[in-house]
Amino acid sequence: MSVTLDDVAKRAGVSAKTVSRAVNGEKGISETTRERILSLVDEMNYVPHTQAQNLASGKTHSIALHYPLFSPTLISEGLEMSFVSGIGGEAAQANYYFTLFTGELDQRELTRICRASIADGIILMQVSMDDWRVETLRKLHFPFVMIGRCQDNQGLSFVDFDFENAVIDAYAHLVDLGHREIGFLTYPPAWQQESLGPAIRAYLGFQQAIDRFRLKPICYEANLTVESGYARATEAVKEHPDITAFVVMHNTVAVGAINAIQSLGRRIPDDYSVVGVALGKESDLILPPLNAIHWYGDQIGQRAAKILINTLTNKTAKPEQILVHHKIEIRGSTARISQSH
Amino acid sequence: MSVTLDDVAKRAGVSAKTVSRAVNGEKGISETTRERILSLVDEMNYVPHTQAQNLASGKTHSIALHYPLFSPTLISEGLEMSFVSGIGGEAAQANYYFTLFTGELDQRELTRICRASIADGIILMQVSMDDWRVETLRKLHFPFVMIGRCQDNQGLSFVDFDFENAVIDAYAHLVDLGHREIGFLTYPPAWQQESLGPAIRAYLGFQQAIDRFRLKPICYEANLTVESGYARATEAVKEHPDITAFVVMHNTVAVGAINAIQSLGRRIPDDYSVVGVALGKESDLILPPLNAIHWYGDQIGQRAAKILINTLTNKTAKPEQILVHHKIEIRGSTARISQSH
DNA sequence: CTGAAAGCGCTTACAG
DNA sequence: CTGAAAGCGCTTACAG
Repeated sequence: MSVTLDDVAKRAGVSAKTVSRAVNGEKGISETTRERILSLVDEMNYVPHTQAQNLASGKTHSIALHYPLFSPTLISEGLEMSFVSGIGGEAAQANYYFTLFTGELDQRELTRICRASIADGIILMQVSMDDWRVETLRKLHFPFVMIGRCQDNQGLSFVDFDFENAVIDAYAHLVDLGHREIGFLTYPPAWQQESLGPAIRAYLGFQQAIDRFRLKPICYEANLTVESGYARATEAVKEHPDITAFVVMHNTVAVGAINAIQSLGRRIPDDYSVVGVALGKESDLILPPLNAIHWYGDQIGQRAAKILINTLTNKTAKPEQILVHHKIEIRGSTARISQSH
Repeated sequence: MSVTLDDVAKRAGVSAKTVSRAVNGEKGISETTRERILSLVDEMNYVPHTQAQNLASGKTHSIALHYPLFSPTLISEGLEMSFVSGIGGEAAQANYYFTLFTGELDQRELTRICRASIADGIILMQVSMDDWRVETLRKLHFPFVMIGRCQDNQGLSFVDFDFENAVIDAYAHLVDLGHREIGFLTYPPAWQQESLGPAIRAYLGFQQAIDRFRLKPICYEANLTVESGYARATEAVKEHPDITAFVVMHNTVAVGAINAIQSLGRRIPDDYSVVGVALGKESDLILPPLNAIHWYGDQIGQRAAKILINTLTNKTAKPEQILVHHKIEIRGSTARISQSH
């Protein structure tokens, strides 16, 4: 039903291989033949059958992303499209297809994906410190790149946000302004239990900041909802009446905290300073606009895809490990403590 | 390098076809043979080669989504992951792969996708009233489902939000509360120019509401940024000092409007009532929480995928056209006009 | 219930 | 610069 390579070859009076050469831009064919064939290809509306190409060549020209979205204990919100679109854009530019797996996989299914020639390589998201997927892919010698990283990253490629230092920077900013009693609103307890990288590293950053600046450790784990942020912030203020600032790890939690502060009849930044860390694009919606350290999912996704595709193309490519730069953006949600207290 | 069907067949001492039957759960094979083969499959770690299956059977068992994200005139924000995850989840459940195209395609590329056997069907997003993709797919007899719809939808399947009636309902709610001078903050001018469904239908709803309730038409087109929403709302209040309420079509614009109102030292809902329409999940971040009509991208995506897969599986399936239900959720951002004026 | 043959539409590896 | 052969790993359509 569709036009095939052979159809074109017959019409052109050449062999299939010659048409193949013309279509794929291979060397070893005269310019005149190529042009003649290509115009015929155009005329006949020939499109190579991807599956057949893949089967014959043993490559899929496709990368996969595993972004487990339906794991309620791990992530309830904050699914960021920006990572997906960053990867998709980069894949398209490199002429790779992009297959998305959003379910929670088990080892069997992941193995199946690798063995079934669905993709040449895979990008992992929601990486935990000791992620079983990493071991599985390693054993299968299946190329992959992590967005995030685990405990032992030797020989692995990743792109990650530097949660640890971002948290420290947020604290430094507040300490500079004279704050000493700072509430830390971090990721859900479930994330810590599952050893998800962001939770572990954010907490490490918190501990370092406490040590370095000799602060009282005030830490609350919030689920990623406005309600939970509201509840935890309210608790924090009750249990530590001298708190003057918050460092918050998620946009919905930040909104809950803001809401809580305003419900108490207090103001930002006059009464409380607030700094967000690792906020995505949707944090634009937050009022008042927060001083925050953002991450840019599209850029992270793009780099991850680039590294993966490079690995696939270039056999001698070495592992790349990238911690993206971050810096705090100032928008007026923090104030010098002397102004208000 | 990988274990193949033939490898299993040899070990089992049967034909390839018999293994195929066992693996695919086909009829016409004795239970004992099947079990023997399946345990061998397990032992040998055999995984069928998807590409080969596809080539031989002429099906890809894969659906595609075209969600053009990089078209700056059409959409600058509001890329919703929820649609993607809804489709992805449904696809996975039906054992379909899910390939994502996020670039802007032209006719040539879309044709290529259909002809190249990358997917069995496609879901379109960002549908305009007169979308060239629809014509192209129709001609190719390539199965597709729209999220959104165009002018003439005869014989086509779609899942869409009822923008028109949602806007009317938002107006009705405000009129019920006594508001007569209502500002409409709608999608960017570019959307109107491109005939994007949401822009066209939202405007139709606005016009109907104006007619039905005999209101003064006050309409501003805002780009999908907080800044633009701020600017348009400020303008609206200046040019129509008697405005008491806003109907807003996008979350970032709503945030801009809220910001503008608060900057003027006015309050919601005491001084201004605000209603959002077609807000996605991320509107959780908006403070104060808005009375709004939401759409649920995951459900919409899920239904679209279900319809498409049904079309692929069931040749006699008829086109399905679904307008999702909507209702306004009350959260305190509107008030009776007599209270304040 | 089982199998041998042909073929899906390409590419690889080789020969000329 | 060009081509004939074999094969990628399955399934379809048929025969028994």
